[in-house]
Amino acid sequence: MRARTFTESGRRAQIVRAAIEVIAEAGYAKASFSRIAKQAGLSSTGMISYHFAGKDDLLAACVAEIELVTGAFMQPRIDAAVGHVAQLRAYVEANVALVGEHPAEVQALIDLVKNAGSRSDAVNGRLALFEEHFRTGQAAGVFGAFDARTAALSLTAGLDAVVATAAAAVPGPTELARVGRELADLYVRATAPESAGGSA
Amino acid sequence: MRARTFTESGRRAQIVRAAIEVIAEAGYAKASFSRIAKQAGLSSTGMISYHFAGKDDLLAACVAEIELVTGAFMQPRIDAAVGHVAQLRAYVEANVALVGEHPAEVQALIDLVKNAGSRSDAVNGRLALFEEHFRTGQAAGVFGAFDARTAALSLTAGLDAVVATAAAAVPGPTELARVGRELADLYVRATAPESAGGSA
Amino acid sequence: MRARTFTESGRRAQIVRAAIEVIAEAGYAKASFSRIAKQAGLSSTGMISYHFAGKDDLLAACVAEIELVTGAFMQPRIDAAVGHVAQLRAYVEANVALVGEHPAEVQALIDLVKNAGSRSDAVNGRLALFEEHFRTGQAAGVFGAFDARTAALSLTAGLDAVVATAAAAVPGPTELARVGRELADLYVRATAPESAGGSA
Amino acid sequence: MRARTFTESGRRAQIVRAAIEVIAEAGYAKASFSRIAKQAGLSSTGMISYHFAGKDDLLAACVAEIELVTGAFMQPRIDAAVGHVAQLRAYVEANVALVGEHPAEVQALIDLVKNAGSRSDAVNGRLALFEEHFRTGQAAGVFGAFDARTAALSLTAGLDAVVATAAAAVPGPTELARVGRELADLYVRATAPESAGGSA
DNA sequence: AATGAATGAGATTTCATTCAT
DNA sequence: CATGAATGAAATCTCATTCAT
Repeated sequence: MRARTFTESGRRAQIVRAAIEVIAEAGYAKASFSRIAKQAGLSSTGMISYHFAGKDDLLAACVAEIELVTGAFMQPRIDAAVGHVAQLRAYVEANVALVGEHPAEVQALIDLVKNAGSRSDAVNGRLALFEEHFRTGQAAGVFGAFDARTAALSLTAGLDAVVATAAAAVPGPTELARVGRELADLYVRATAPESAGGSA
Repeated sequence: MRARTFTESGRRAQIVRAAIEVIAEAGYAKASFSRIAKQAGLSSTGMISYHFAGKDDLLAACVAEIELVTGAFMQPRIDAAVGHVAQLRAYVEANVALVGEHPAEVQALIDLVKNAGSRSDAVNGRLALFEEHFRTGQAAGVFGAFDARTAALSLTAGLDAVVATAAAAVPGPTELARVGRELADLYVRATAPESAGGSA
Repeated sequence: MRARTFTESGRRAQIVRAAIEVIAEAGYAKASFSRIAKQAGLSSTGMISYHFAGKDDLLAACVAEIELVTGAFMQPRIDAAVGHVAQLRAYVEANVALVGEHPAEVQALIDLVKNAGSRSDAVNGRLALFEEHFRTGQAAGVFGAFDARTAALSLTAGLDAVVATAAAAVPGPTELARVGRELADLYVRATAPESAGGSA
Repeated sequence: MRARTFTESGRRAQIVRAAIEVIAEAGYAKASFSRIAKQAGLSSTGMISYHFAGKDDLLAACVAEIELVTGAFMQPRIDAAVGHVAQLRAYVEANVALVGEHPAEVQALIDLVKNAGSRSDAVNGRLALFEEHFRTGQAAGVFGAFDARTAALSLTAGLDAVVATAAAAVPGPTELARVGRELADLYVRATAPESAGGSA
């Protein structure tokens, strides 16, 4: 009769947190129920099966939880930017900066995304977001005439790679900011319209 | 009379081929000795252990075999290009075009690289190659002043993503060529020097 | 309400018992998880891995269990004897008599000890015990001037051999007692001081 | 048409030698055909199966070979002794001294004997030899009235243990001789007839 | 809600042996 | 004689999941 809270009883949240930690530390492949149960301080894996329909369910919950955390960090920064180009830059820089705040979540998410492949809503969602962003920017004339889908695919994957490398050995905030700026510059150049007096 | 090449001895090559097919179809995680043996028409997994020192050995042989095949396709195209920019374009276009010729090898290699992570020589080799290419191009004045390492990391990962997506559902040769050109354009723009009459 | 003892939890004890039986019947080399699981009436070997960290863990538990059982039989008999010589005799006779009570445990223990070699605490413990017993007895003048270490090594091994042979085809209690007495006599003579009016 | 030599073609001898080395170094349990073939410089285990009917056959050949070598060392020393007591002493001392000459053979033989158990002719042969020696000595009045079988069993096993320990870490010849003398003393005392002015 | 025991499948690896060449 | 490939069984161990309590 009682309403379920979001993570349903605290145990769910505890397990999700443990799973994220294990994935971040040991990688997706080693993230067995045994390891997660141990990390969560549970004496049996049965508890996990009790709370989650299966492994996919648990992993989906992990993705959702991570997106909640990372969204809270990134969204304000993106929203603060005005214009398509500035938003692209803000997204990239925020994502790189995120590594300094939540390295475990970032590393886990990227590992999850890598192994979930194209089945994941998270992947496809972000991909569609970028594609749409590029298209509307092109319509507004602030982006060049490139293929929006190919660019979205390539640039999000490149972003992930840079972020994953940074998360594996977190550099100081200054270096992190520099890398974010560099990458954003790269992407802004890649997507810029042909400059009026541009090189032939 | 002819000397034995690396993966020869018949069975070894057959097993490597089977492993590549399995990885391409079912993914790295599902590529167990059982599956590979079945794909190769072997009656037991013992045969695989007989020919390879262990799973790592087999996977290394797969990478070597794939690099042989892909190198034979890509290298001439890259060598034919003159100048740093043209070679970057040639590399990207050749890599995308490769999907039409060897989709299974491409898909398998990307999966292998993803799961081998930064331990792989193949990954690090290509990364170093790109980084060096960018640096010498910058010295020659044909690339901009971006961070070579970040760019190499991001662009190779982006290339992999585009290629993997194409390999998952191989499009026709025309479409493939178009995607290759688009991606190469993107990368050429991203790495171009500030144009004389550049954007404000 | 009662605290758990070492091998308790029901299944653990059952598996240990089954392992002891298998080792006694088929020998250490044939004591695979499969055989033990079958003997214990388990449907899979996974259950054994669930209860024990590995084969070494299971075997250690077997040794501990056997030492518990045999200690309960032998210790009172040894403690009842007064003096170094009488205690040596008591140890030997009790060990041989033990065969009549717990043939499987005795046979299993000896096989375990043989294959564990000098790594086993059980072996080294008994060896040190004998050696120390000989030394203090020599200081008290009730044993001769022999090398305590060599004697301990030789006599414990000899005892094991007699016990193992007896356990392989358990004789009646009378015969068993006779063998025990014979062996104790042998050892008492071997360790006796040079008799005053001894033979030349 | 040509008569077979003892070891039939040299290969047999080579394999037997390799097997003895492996058993001495790695132990009976680890002495697989693979390891033996590698030790012998053979490229395949098939060769072993070709020359020997099975594993038992190979092991039996090892025992025979070792007994040949050790017999050549021990037999003259035993034969040189006169009388039952002196021969017992000579056997023990020769066996311990043998460790200094052929440590690998000694260690391998003991491991073989341990694992062959009571099926082995070598074991039973030596046991019968000792038993018979004790009986005839008792008839001659130079040994006491102990149970010949129990004594034979115990003393041969004790001898093996001392020898095995010495073989595991071969001491210098002086120490080896001392241990041999000590052990022989122990056995001579154990088997001596009740002295005229016997124990108090 | 929670526990811990149980299951059955599947993983890699090693083994002794056989067979065609 | 010799090789190297092939086999099938068996080994230990881990996995996700289910179930009775």
